[in-house]
Amino acid sequence: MHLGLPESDHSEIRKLDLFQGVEDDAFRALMRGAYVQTFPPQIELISEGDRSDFLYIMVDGSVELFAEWNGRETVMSTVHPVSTFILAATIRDAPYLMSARTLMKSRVVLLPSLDVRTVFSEDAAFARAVVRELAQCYRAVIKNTKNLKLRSSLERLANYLLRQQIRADGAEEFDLLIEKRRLASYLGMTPENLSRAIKALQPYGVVIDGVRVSITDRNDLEGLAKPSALIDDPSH
Amino acid sequence: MHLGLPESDHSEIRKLDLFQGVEDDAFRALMRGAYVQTFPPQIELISEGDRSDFLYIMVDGSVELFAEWNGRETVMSTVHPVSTFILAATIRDAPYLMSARTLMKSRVVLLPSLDVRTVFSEDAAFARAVVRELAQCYRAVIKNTKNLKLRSSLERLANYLLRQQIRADGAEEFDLLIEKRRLASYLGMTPENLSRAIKALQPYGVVIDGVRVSITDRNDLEGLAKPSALIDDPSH
DNA sequence: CGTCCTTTTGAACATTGTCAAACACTGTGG
DNA sequence: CCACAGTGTTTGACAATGTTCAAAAGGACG
Repeated sequence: MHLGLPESDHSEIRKLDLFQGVEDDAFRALMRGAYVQTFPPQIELISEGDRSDFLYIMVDGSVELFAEWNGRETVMSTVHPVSTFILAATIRDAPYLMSARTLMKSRVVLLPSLDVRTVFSEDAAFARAVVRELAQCYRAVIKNTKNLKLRSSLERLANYLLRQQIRADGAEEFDLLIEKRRLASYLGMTPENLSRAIKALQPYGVVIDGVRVSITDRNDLEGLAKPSALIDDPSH
Repeated sequence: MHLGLPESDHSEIRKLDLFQGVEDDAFRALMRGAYVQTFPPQIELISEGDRSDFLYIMVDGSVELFAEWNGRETVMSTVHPVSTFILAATIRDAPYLMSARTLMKSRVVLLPSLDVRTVFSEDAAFARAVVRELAQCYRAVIKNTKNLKLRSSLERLANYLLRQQIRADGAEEFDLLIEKRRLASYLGMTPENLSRAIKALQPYGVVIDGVRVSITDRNDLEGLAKPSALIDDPSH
């Protein structure tokens, strides 16, 4: 018999923007139908085209969202804890547009889409939270499109590194959180091209050794990257 | 004194997905604060970075959404009647990520963002309609990203033409609804490249003379374009 | 008819991708 | 501990794709 999600998992999930202001009853109703599962690396959790049976919440590990066409594949984004993914498909009861695979051992909460849609139509606070979340996601994708269409691959890499540095609290040295070939795909280039782009950033004070990134002069790199709040600022 | 929107404009707007299921009172409240304006061509209605004071509804004409960075500019999408634009910025009370300019003489309804947010937080049906709309927009942008990252410019053009043909009810001949240089920018290429891509489609039975498109053998073109529901189907 | 803008064409150039091979890293099993 | 396989990364030579620049051709409009 299915007993829902262990209480121990509630607290971090409850903190998600998506559940702010939601009635305790509604939240508990969602959690009752939820599953937790731990997956090994390289497991394809969902495939594009599938019906959206669950809303996913990353609790631990990391997951890559990717898309395929005509034998080609591209990384759309990487999901880190704690956050949800494929909310839009769940809400619209539409097929997934992206596939998802675990990159490492990962713990994931699965909320049956039916439950999500029920709570969505009964709890106004949840509906509003979903709106804010979706608006955020929408804006993130728009920024990504601007990044792709307005910048060269070298500029995209430069800005990516600057964003990662902020994520690392501005440290001069930090680690890449993603394999280089996946980063290349995310940035819309080949691994070979990324490898050369990394070298091309050396004159701007960037050294990358394995996963270790060092940015000696942020100003110099910013001169090339020209970061913009309307593309690179995740909160804006 | 401001008297709100003429009743004559209500009916088409009322039909928008965004207002389905919304209480009549709430809808009228929105319309009371609304303005209608007619703009000549080439007017920049909003600029990226501006605060989102209004939600816009295209009633007549057409508007181009575009973005700029570092002196470059790219067309993000073209808005045709009757539909809303920049909903996400309005809801999040965040700066616009895109600019908008009229392409022809256009009639536009402006809903003060404050009113939209008020009705959004008071009318649950509106909140849910906003969710569906945003989820739709989100999925459209994801499809666009897949299109950009997974396809060459020739493939993007081929699929664009197939989509336009469907929009024209499958007619063998139809007109482009957008200037070629804007189409080029929308497809992420230069006008010169588009011009050559059009020629490159001749062996696949495509002839474009001015705005007139003729597709003699759809199957042949589909062989190259390989359209996919998960990229090209607007409803999916 | 002349002006302005878009579109097309050609040639040179830049960027990015492909292919093949070498290299580096990781973990396994002898 | 080492040899080895498997995978990811880098490098070099080359090809394909896309851009830039300049100029000509075509259209729209006063």
